Amino acid sequence: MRTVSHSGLSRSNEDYLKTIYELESGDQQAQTSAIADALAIAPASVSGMVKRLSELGLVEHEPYRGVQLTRAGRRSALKLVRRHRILEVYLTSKLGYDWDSVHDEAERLEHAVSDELIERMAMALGNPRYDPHGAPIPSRDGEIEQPDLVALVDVPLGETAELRMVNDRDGQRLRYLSSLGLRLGAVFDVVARQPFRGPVTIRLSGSVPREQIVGHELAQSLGCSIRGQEVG
Amino acid sequence: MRTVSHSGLSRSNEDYLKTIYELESGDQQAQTSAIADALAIAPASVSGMVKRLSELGLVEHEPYRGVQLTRAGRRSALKLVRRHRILEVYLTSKLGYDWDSVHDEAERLEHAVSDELIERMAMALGNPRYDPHGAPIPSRDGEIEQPDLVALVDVPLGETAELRMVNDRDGQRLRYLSSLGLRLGAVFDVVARQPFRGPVTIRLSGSVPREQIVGHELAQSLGCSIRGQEVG
DNA sequence: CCGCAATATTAGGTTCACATAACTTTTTTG
DNA sequence: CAAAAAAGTTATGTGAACCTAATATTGCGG
Repeated sequence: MRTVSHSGLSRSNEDYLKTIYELESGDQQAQTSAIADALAIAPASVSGMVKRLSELGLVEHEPYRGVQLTRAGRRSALKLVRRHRILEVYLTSKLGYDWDSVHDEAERLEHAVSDELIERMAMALGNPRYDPHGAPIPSRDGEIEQPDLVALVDVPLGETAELRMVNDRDGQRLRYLSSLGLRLGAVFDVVARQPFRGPVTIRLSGSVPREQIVGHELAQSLGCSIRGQEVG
Repeated sequence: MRTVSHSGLSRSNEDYLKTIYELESGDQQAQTSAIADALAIAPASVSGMVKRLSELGLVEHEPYRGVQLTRAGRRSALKLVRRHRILEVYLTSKLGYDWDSVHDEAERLEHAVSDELIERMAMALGNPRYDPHGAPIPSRDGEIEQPDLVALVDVPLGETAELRMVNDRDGQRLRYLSSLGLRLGAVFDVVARQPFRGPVTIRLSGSVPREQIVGHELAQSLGCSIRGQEVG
């Protein structure tokens, strides 16, 4: 008996599906080399695995073109995303993890937990809708909210905005954000924007408003809602 | 990067070590076929793996003789046992699992959780000393209490005893025990014992004392302390 | 104490998931 | 638009961990 989880897929299979899902959320198609980068493996290995996933009916692959999840593939990926995000919420709210350390733990556990455990955790948490980084949690039946957010880098000068979502991959980046006072729900005005991919200056509201400078790249990865505009 | 956990050992390695540890607790040496049975794999596969574990310095193997854990091997095994048992306590006390369903979940999670998570769970539980089946939990530094218990089948006629420990492997057996009212801490008198590996009859104390008949084999797997005698 | 049953090991084979090297296709660009 | 660069694929190989079949060792009963 080979090591397979709940879904009947190997850990590796699951990791590929989740990675492809996440890449599709950005571009239209997931590229071989992007998958390879994300999983830190050689592109040739991806070609091989993609062929297997394709034979399992989980992805569609037009050689030299790109990979797309099928309906079944997306379902599996979303199950894994649900596991990951529920775990993140559980570990932070019940076991004292910080938002910058929780990702790695969840990444390993997501392959080992049963559906039952995830649902028990979700229950104990009151069925949360967002993870500690603001990402929406897919429902049991594979629905996921498409957050309608604007990257900080695209918030117009002078607008007031709220930080709603950050990428959970990089713990150091998250620790840095905390040190700037940029937590989820932080409200701020955009007071300056340098051209040529320069930094954005914001003024955080609070009892003592303070200004912070955020580099372009970082500002690209911060999902914000603009005050006054309602968000779906 | 191959799939390895915290310890630097593969999941398979860990499973072997834990199995050998558990077999050694009974006999002196763990036999190849006993390991194979416990892990539901072919004896030939065990021979191969044992050689690898031996090269890693985790077991000592005299061909055709048997396997014994080295100090390092025992340390790894006890770490895994600690993980397993802390998980069992956590899942039962914090997430509503029953003692008959918790083993399988813990069995998968024990390979995925980090040391940190286990210690956080232990902390949240107040550093429990026993798992939900009464088995002692090894300490962080690999000490484990040797419970000084008597199998129900060996409790003398007329004695009053308390159920202190049951094997956690078989969920059905545990459900059956529950249905008899035999939970941990249950106190009873031995009122009859049939010879030739026959059943034991006990009278459970409680507001309404009731008699139960327990088969020989089952009675062998129940660890009891006899009332009046103190237990180490 | 010999031979057979039980137990264990070795030999050789499979699958999974990776790797490297060599080759092909696509895209970019001077 | 041709050549170089980038991206992707195929071929081939590795190691882990399993398998079956064949062989070796041990230990027990007659």
